[in-house]
Amino acid sequence: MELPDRKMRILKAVVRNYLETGEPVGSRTISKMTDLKLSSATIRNEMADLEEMGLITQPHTSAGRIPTDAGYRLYVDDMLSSEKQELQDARKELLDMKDFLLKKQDKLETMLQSVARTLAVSTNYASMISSPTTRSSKIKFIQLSQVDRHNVLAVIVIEGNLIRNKVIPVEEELSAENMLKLNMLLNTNLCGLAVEEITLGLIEGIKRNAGIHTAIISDVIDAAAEIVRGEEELKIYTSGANNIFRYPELADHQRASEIISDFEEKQALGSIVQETLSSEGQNGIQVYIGDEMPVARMRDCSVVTATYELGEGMKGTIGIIGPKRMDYDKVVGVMKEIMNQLDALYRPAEAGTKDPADGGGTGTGIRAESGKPDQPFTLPDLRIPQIKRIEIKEL
Amino acid sequence: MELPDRKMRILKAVVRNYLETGEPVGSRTISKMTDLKLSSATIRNEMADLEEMGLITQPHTSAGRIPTDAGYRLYVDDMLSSEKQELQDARKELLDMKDFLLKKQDKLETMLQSVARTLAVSTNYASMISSPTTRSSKIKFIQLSQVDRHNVLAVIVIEGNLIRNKVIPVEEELSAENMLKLNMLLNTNLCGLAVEEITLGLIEGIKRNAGIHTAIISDVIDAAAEIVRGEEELKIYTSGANNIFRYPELADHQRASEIISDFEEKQALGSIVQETLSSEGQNGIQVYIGDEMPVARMRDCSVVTATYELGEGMKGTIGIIGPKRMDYDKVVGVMKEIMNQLDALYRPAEAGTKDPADGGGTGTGIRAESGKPDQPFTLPDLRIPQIKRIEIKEL
DNA sequence: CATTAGCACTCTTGATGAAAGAGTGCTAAC
DNA sequence: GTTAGCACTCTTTCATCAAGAGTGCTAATG
Repeated sequence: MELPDRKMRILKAVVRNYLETGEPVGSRTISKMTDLKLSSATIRNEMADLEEMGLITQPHTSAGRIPTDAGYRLYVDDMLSSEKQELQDARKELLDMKDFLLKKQDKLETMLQSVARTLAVSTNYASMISSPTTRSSKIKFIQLSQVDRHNVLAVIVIEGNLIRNKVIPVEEELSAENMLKLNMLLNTNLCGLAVEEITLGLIEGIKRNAGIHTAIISDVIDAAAEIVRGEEELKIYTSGANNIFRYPELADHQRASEIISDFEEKQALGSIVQETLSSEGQNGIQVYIGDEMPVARMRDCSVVTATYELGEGMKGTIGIIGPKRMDYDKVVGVMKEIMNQLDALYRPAEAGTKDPADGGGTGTGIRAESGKPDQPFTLPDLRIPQIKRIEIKEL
Repeated sequence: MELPDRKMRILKAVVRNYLETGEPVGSRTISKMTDLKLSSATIRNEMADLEEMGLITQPHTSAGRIPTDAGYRLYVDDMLSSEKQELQDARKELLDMKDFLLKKQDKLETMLQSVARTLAVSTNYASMISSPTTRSSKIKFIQLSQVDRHNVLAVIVIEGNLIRNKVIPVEEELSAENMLKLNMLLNTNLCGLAVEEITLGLIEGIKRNAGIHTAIISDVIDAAAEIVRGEEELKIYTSGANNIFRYPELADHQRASEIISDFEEKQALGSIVQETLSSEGQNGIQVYIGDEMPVARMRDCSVVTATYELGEGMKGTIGIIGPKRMDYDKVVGVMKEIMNQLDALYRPAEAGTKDPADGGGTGTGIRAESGKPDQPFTLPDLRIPQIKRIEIKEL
């Protein structure tokens, strides 16, 4: 949609003023705040045109105008296409949070929660962040071990030192010999593969390759494969849901209750995440306004989302949810800054520093080992061949 | 506080009526609803007495009366001390949820979330549940393994098949020999001990016992010990926060925002959990009314908490948060029923059933292996001595 | 002496209406 | 094309008023 310059400037003025005040904005206000020297009457004529075009509307006769979804959309598109000066300001504003954010969290979970909080605090909107996908991450290491007679522990380490584990119940104890074979079998066949490459067919192949073919071994292999494939669980962390009370248009019982509920259940947010991941936006940032929202119950809101990447294809989504009259400029600025920081945080900046790159809890570390490339599983590196050297009697 | 029977009945009538309606209740209403045949004038006199005692109060002259915190307290104490008929009803009401709840979740995390939701749905209040403590649980199994040159993976299995893990960064690769020694060292020294028994002194002792004493090994042992000791992280799951909008006295912006915020941050809830765990209440159930709340910002609420136990000393807390005019009878009933079900769920009812007693995510299964007692670590059972039998060349 | 009927009094709630204010659309003038 | 002026509309605010609910007190009653 192309708009004459003057109309565009008036539209922007209406939007910007409404973003600030939340009140319908009248012609007199616009006449005073813009630098084009026009009287309120002229503005009124232009506004009548804009209303006819469906860009602004008035809640009732003789109230000021407020932007429609289409009006917001035009405003946002214009903003996104011209990298603005204001963005710089927003970034500076966030700089203070840097220390807060930059503290390396030893758990991915904690880190994500911290990012969510930072977003919420620095924007005064509700925020969310999804855990990164691991579908395209490669498997580094698999280990099965007998915990007790009836349980086998399977641990799988993925690129980025994410850990997945599971206790697999078994009918009878596996012999140590079979256990070793299983370990080697799984490591040689699966290490170096991406999670998404583990198919049912592949698993069947491995089962056939297993020299001894008991039902138990089959079970264990299935379970192990399931950890890798099936565990692709989307976790979503949220913060600042209470910020919706700052915006009267969202704060009535009905709406507030629905939004809070969506935030608690997190399921609705999941569909926003999916939507975002599946479609790349401008500058990596996407804006859903009102009816464009994937979630019906949030039609009174806008969402700004972005896809972050922790290297090695671990992608996730961050999002800001607020009223339609959201400060889009600021939010987009903050968003970009956060993404920069996430990037810097992950990149092995100072190689050789020793920091706990662990993961308890969800079992997840956020730093890969610094710099040096993982080498996929090769026999000589694993401990099994070297076992020869051990004399058990010593113990 | 001892109260003449008639006054007590009037107090109860006031409380009960106010719980239902949320409106101040007048003398005429009481006169009609109680079975003691008294005119409103008499009730008025009695109510004036009750007010003087500080059990009820009136919002303004010429409004009805509402209970004070002390009034609620008397009511609740009376209810808790006499096991009531109504409780039975509440339990029956919950029976429908049974199917929903009884589905064995393969993850502790999912199960806890499900319990929280059940509580919230069946009571129409906000609910929370804390993850069980593992302080007194015993360690079953420890395993260190070299993931790649610069990372050692430590996995620890605790009673109930809870799994803790961490990737420990190391300066240089450990020899397979040292790795084996470390494994045996840790297993022989720590298996069978309760988490809370792992002291700093014990760790120092183990370090001294390690034949080879390099800095790396010391680091690894420290890290392993830290997983066990330090990871005692209280996780809290919540549900139904939006239920507060059902109760006008909590639903104004100020209060709602605070409560929602507390529910999201979960920190405040943590102090309620601590408070509950440290003091056993009547029937295992505790009620905090208004000012009795450990959390200042929730002074307008009441909380009913209970301590659940998943066997083997894994204790946690469930809680219902609602307005002071909460349906205490129902809540206490539901609470007891949930506790029964949790108990039944954990108890190995049908031994021999094969169900996934796993844990991904937080790495946590909720069923111990069925029936048969764990045997703490013994050398012959572990795979290490048996390795002799393997011919590596075969591979 | 406990209970009750009656009554004046207080306070909230809801409805009504008037006045003020903000903003528009339209017309006519520049 | 722009602007001043004006009538009109609609919301918001405030005061007033009547109705209703509930109380406390007093006096009457069994």
